[in-house]
Amino acid sequence: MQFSKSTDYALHALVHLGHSERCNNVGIKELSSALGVSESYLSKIMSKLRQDGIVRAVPGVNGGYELARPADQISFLDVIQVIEGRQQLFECSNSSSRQHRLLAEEGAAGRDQKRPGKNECLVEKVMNGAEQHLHQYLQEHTIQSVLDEAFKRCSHEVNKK
Amino acid sequence: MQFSKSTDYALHALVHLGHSERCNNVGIKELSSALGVSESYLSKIMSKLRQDGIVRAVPGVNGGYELARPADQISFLDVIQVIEGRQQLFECSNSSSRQHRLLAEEGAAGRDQKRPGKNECLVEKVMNGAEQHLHQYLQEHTIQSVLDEAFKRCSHEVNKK
DNA sequence: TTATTATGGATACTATAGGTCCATATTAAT
DNA sequence: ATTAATATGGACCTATAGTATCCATAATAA
Repeated sequence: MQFSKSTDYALHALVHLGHSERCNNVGIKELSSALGVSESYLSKIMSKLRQDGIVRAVPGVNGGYELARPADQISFLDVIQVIEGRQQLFECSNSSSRQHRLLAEEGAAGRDQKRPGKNECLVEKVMNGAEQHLHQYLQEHTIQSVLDEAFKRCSHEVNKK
Repeated sequence: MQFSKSTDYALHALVHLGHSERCNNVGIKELSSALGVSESYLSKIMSKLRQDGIVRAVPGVNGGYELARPADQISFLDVIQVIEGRQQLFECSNSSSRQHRLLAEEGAAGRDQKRPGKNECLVEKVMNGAEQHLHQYLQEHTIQSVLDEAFKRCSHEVNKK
């Protein structure tokens, strides 16, 4: 299991856009040369990001891309979910198997607090818990937080001299 | 990005083995019928688990599988790493791109505390942090913890009656 | 009007997941 | 020792997703 290269490209592209904020739009040429990816492939990815409202795009001369909202409102989770999709990280394949049903039977504890019909297998339960933790972390980290960190490094560098 | 079905099968199989602990070995027939997976495919998975020392296997009449160590010493992380591999969840694809090098330059702060040559891109850094969180969670949850939870549910059920 | 740029469709290649089948080796029971 | 049961590993197949390219089209600014 791995994140796709597209996610890598998307994240790096957004950091680049965030960095060039006050300038005009950034064209696919500049982006692709900065990231070292082909224009054709990267444009597919940018298109996805646009469809999901992460970036804006204008065609024509001097066109290009820009962030659709402030960089501190674009979380890693947002980006990942656009590129990788919003499916669960883990799903039990055969919910009708003996083993699954055994682990999914709602005990008394569950029946009191949770809505009926949930019927979550105990293996799923652990995995979904893991996913929630992951999501929380990824939501707390934004494009802006990368920019901040980069700036911090840079200014330390200057102080040394 | 999703966990593979094999991971699902492996986890459910191990829970089954943990549950049948005091009995003898559990054959692939019983396992596959309990999980609703073909014997041929499941045996591949069990073979992997054996190679990594998660289960023991004995061939021959009345042979089968059993846990190689106590269920509380088999974490979800152990199982997942056997099945999914131990590669990083995220890797920057072109470490030579302008964008990557910009985010990888080690500032003064980094140079003091960390070993040189690490040169971790700031995007990678966030993603690796996410992975570590995920791993920690998955390491804290074991096959035994699923068995415990199942037992809890069951005993509550009994009390009700 | 023209040059530039993004968009979307079609296509192709590759790797991996998911799955089957069979020959072989190992073991317990007879 | 023989036999039946069981796990193992190799070969093979298929479907799908990821990666990538190319081209025709639409939209925009100069």
